[in-house]
Amino acid sequence: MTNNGFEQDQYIRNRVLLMHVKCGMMLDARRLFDEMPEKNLVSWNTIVAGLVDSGDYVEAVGLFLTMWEEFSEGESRLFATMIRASAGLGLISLGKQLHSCALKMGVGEDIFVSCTLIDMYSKCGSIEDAQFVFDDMPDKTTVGWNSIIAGYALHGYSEEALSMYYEMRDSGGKMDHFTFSIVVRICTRLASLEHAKQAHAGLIRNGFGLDIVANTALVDFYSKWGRVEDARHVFDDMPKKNVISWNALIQGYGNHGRGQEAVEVFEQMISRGMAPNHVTFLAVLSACSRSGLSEHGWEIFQSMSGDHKVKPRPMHFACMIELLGREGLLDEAFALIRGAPFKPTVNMWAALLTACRVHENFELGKLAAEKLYGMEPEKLSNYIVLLNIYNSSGNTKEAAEVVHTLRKKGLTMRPACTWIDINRSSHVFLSGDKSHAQTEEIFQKVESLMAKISRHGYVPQERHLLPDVDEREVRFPFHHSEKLAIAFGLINTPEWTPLQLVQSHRICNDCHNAIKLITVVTGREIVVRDGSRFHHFVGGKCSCGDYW
DNA sequence: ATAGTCACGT
Repeated sequence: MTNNGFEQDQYIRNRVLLMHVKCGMMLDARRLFDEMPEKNLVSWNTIVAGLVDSGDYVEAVGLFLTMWEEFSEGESRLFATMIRASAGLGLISLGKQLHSCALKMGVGEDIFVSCTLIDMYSKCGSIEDAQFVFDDMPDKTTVGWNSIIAGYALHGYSEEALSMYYEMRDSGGKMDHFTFSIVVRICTRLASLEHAKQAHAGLIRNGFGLDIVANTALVDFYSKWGRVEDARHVFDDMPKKNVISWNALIQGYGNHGRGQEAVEVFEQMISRGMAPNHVTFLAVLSACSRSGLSEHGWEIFQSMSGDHKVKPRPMHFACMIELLGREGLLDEAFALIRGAPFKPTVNMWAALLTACRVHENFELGKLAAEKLYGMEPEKLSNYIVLLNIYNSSGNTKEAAEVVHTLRKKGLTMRPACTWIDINRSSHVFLSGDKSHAQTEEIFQKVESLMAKISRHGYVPQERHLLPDVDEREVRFPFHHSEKLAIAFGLINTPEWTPLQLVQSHRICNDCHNAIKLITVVTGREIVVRDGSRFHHFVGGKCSCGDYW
């Protein structure tokens, strides 16, 4: 057999291998690979990349090491693949070793290697190393920019990420559908309508208007901004939708207290043959719970494993506990916890705890709080909820003890802040914040608002004294960060503009009451979003139905 | 090579 003929055979064997990998038939692919009489670099690349794509990182690394012992040979693609595997495993040490290997082999500046390195470093927690690789790139490609921007966003540096995007644009970088998806997601976190609208326009202008991922990000953005109708428009215009797109829309309706529509979209999805996943059920069940559609909720919950082959997870149980809890069916909710086919999780106890707090069942609430506290003793949030329950029930002594342990463990409560985006720039307010340039005007506005809503029955709420809280704040909840942000927003926007706030903390009862009335006296729509839920205030009502 | 839904609190 001539050398040429052998190479041809090898070429064909590699193609067959690739075909199996592309079809996701990894077991067959592996068998073919193992039975190959000869393996060249392409064969190794193909099988290893297949393993990484299917999430089998450990196996991929094992195979790579076998190969490395034999040949000590590698080229850029293979390194890129292995760096991707380290990212998947979250192993920065492995990633660093591969990085230095790649440098030794002279492929350290390869564009594929650089981009996967940026991604790997940021996913493994080192944005500094990612930035370092990015800085060293001789030509900053679209993928390179995308990766570093996504990296900053991943680490919570949303503003920095956004300004890097503008840097990319200004330096003539060519933006693609990945860029716009990332930017829209950043805007979602920043609640920045103007930037998002620009990105939306850019997406269409640059010919990526049909991209399913970018459009799904837009659906999510508009619904999280309180513009569910706009979200619906984007969704309806999408030529193709997948399960994530449907989920985003259902979630959108649910978040704004429009459970009926959420259920309708869910049913539409089923009737169109789209298979729901566990996130779909999370969205539709919490929508039912928030809108008081308990019958629907139960039916859907019951249908999960049978009709839809989706096994209920702890979060689905937590949703159902919330659903029961809203109606004050605390014993039934507790029974659901005890009857769950797995060990009750933090979320489930937390849902029960919220129900107990709202319905003032402190006995069961204390049980739930202490369970939480016992399960994750290092987690700040559990101290906060325990603090809340003691505080609401007037147990100031126990509350003080919680604060004490919290201090002993070195866990600190960060001050609450609210964030509002006006005319493309964002403004942050702390409680009682007097650092803003318009402070005087803002405080005047708060005063006049409070006076106005008092005529509609608003009474400032006395709160139990917390060991850590400034006494002025307790007596005067007028200067909570959300009230300041709203006053600022009212001053600086035209009358018909809805306001969108993002908040670091759970909204307090007093602010919740006040904001409801503010929508009455001003005729504005106000959307407040905290880490996990929405309050869509309109006409004196809130989408949460006063339960949160 | 890089992107989108969830993850119950300050």
